[in-house]
Amino acid sequence: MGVPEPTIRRMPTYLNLLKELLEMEESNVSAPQIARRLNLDPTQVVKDLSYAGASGRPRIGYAVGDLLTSLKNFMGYNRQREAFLVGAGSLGQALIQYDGFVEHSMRIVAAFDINKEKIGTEMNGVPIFSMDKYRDLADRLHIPIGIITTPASVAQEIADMMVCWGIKAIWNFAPVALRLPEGVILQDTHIYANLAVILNKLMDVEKQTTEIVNQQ
Amino acid sequence: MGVPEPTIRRMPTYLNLLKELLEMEESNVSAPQIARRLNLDPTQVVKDLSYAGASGRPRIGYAVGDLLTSLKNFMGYNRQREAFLVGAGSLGQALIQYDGFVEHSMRIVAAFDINKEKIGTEMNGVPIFSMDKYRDLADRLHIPIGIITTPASVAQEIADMMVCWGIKAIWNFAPVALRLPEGVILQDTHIYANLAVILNKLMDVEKQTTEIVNQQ
DNA sequence: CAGTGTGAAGTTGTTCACAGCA
DNA sequence: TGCTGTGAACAACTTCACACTG
Repeated sequence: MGVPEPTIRRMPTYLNLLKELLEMEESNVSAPQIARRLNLDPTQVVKDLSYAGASGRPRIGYAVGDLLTSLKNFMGYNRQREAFLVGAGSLGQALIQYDGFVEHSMRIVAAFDINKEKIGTEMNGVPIFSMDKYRDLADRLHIPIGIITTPASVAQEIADMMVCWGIKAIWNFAPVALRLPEGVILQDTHIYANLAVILNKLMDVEKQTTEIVNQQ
Repeated sequence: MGVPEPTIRRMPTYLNLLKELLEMEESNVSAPQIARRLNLDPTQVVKDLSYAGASGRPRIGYAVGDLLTSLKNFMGYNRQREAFLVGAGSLGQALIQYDGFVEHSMRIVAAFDINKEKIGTEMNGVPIFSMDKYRDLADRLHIPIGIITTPASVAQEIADMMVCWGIKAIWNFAPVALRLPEGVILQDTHIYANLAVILNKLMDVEKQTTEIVNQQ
């Protein structure tokens, strides 16, 4: 018990690959094959799959179909979760357009914004409401996931509201550290963190090349 | 030497907080204060700041202005990097609109797409070109960063092109594992990975609550 | 053999403990 | 006493080594 978070993070990439293999009507796949395709360590793959309760046959590998259902099952993809999104700016709209969420077991059922021009419209089948409607819908629908794509300045306020109306998990894209009561799940997706890693690696290689130049 | 990647990932949040403190004209800040604001461990903060070459005074903390310049310096924020973006769909547009990148030392100078309606237009000051223009501009501008926000099906092809025309680092948002020659920096931002963590945690709490119910 | 499966070793990052300081 | 700064203990994750299987 106690699956490592990195294992969980790799699951969607396994699922994507397996769907592809299923379409190509491959019947079996081995961990080393998966590893090569995804740039992972082969035993890492074996461990991940066994966490998910999959089992394969030596010399042959895993049956693609069985493996796919094992992983879907493990990830709870048989039951779809619903989400509210607050902040229908450019990032919010991008997420609303993302059809892949449905395949990955989440559906955005409503969006909220303060922009009067957007309120009352629909995007990709998702209605956009004014913030006042939030309470109303929250009371009725018991949506478990709240997605925050507002400016940083109002993110905490929105998070407090979400908590107040019973959200179980918050997926936060605003670049702030939200303060939440214990028990509420928080997942931050801070785009700048990824950018920072790139910039840092770029600096590293530049430093190395200048060192080589200096040595000569 | 050898700064942990998680430290690098936390840097932008420190920078954001410090900018805020500077605006509020706070002169000093201590690691425990920062830790409380950002939900981090205090000694973690001390270690991170010392990696960045900052130094503070016992009982008082760090001078906000000095700390900010130390971190900016450490992250190479004195020199801005330029980027190409390929795939001006909804996510691509969202990134083009993100003004925060400039503050975090990256500027998108051009976007590319195959949609004829978008080609020739501008978004947020960023011109959108047809793919044929890529080589032309790449040859002239020596842009170090390539951002991929295309559908998964064409991401590898675009990545190959980018490598061919001399990109140093690729920031990939498409849900595929790109295959790149050694030496090219790759940073994946896979949104589904974050979603997977949320769904998994949601399942956990649900399992726990049903267990409690069953015990009664 | 070329795979699965698993315990042990190694690596990386976090948290603790405490010395030094004002 | 409340902070910085750092070495040591700890925890988490990955990689290695190897027994096992068809």
